[in-house]
Amino acid sequence: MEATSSTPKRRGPPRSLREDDLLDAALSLVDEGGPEAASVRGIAARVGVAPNAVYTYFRDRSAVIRALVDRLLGGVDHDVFADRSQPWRARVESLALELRRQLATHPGVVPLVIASPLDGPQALTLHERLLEVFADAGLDDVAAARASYLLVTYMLGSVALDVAGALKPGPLPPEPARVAARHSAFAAASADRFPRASAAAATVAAYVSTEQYLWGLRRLLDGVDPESEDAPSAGAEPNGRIATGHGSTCPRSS
Amino acid sequence: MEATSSTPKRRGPPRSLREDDLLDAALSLVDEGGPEAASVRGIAARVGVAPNAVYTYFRDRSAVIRALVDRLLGGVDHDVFADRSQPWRARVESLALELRRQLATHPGVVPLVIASPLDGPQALTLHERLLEVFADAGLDDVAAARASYLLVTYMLGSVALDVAGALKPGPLPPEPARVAARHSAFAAASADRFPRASAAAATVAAYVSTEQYLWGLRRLLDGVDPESEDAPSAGAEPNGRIATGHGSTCPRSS
DNA sequence: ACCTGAACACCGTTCAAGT
DNA sequence: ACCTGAACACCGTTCAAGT
Repeated sequence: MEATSSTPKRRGPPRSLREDDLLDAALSLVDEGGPEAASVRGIAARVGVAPNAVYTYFRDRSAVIRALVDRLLGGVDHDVFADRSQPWRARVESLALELRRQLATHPGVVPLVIASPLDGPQALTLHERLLEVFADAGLDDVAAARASYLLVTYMLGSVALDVAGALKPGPLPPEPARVAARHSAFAAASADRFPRASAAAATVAAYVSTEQYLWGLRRLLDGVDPESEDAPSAGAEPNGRIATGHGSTCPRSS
Repeated sequence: MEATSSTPKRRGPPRSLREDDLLDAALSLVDEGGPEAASVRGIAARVGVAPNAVYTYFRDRSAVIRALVDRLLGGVDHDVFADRSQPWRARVESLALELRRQLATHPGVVPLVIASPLDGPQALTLHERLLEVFADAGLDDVAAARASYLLVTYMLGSVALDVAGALKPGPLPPEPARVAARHSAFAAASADRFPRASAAAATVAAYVSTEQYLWGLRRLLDGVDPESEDAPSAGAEPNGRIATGHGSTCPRSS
């Protein structure tokens, strides 16, 4: 939770008041009307200036979108994620849940995030910390880079698919409702032509999707974890050491 | 490879000639100018009709996009993917590579795919077969549904992130060029503020991204594989047959 | 069924001008 | 530096009308 949603928690270069006003307007427009709604003219109107006044602060519309996306990424809570005294898996899960929570609060932004270069300061800060976590987990540079890329792919892909389809309206209905909607959409599509898909829709509907999200995350971390097995782990002091790449890799099944 | 790119390989209900003309026009516009370029007016102009003639075939622009996306999904080659005599991992990898190839051929469509409900006949056909593969691998219904969702998330998330950012132009540069571009974009961003991220950009640049894609896929399948260990498998006949597929599961690292 | 002209309420962006 | 009016070339969509 943040104090005010318009001031997420920044550490980067100071952004002009006016600039933040424009981004606030853009975000509220996206929240109300989806990704397309953040038009230059709409933003200007909401702030009370002429459309072309926006170009004093941003080169073009895409620059507005990029700034909006990066500012939103600044809203994820690093408390657990950045705490190097915590076990690395807990840190990763914390990031995953925090990022998902933040994006689910603004579903209209998700398509913008996934189409963005993710090279803003906030995105780089997240990436940096994620690499740190995997280094602390004992992965070498290459393994950490790959694991990090894999994780980002998973987190953003999940949220994007979650949000896809029923994206039109405003806030985003509660999770059970979303699951039910998704279920009926798939189940409706001829159970005899697609028997497995229909059945899968039914079974998936039985699981709230946050649980599915964590399940996938854990399967993925199992594949990346250098410790692998159930082994009580023992050592695993952060940063410094082991790194030998992940010895025995075999995972446990579902 | 398909004979003509405009007739991917359909089995669904017959689509009118005119309808396919419109989708051909939409696809070529997207290929040339990105996702936004498939405008109703642009499509109509390319086909040589008045803008509102499009509404004879599609309810609105989003229906055009959905049809375009689903038709494109029909272009993935099922030869290995659907061959139940093949080991299941090979079938999954075949799908993953085929889907990626198909989407990389039309990068502008990727954002449209990821924002789509994926409930068209071609999407459901893919989903259906994917569930079949996991059933053949010995997963029960719930596990197969989850694994399938996880896989779709990974495939689409990967391609989306791959394409994100440098999306503006036409075809999509060759892979080494893309990797290099991505590298310099990240490395440029202050190596002292983001040391790990910069270093990771350098290391990731050393790997072509198809390899990274397969690496992630295998880590993920490791997490899902019911066989897990080295155990030679034995029983576990699913649906039809053996299904024990591929036997030893332990991956090679990096 | 299929297409059209005309109109409506929108877009992003640029340019010359003002303070 | 910051904002404006006016204009340009676009959008999606609807309506009434034609064949």
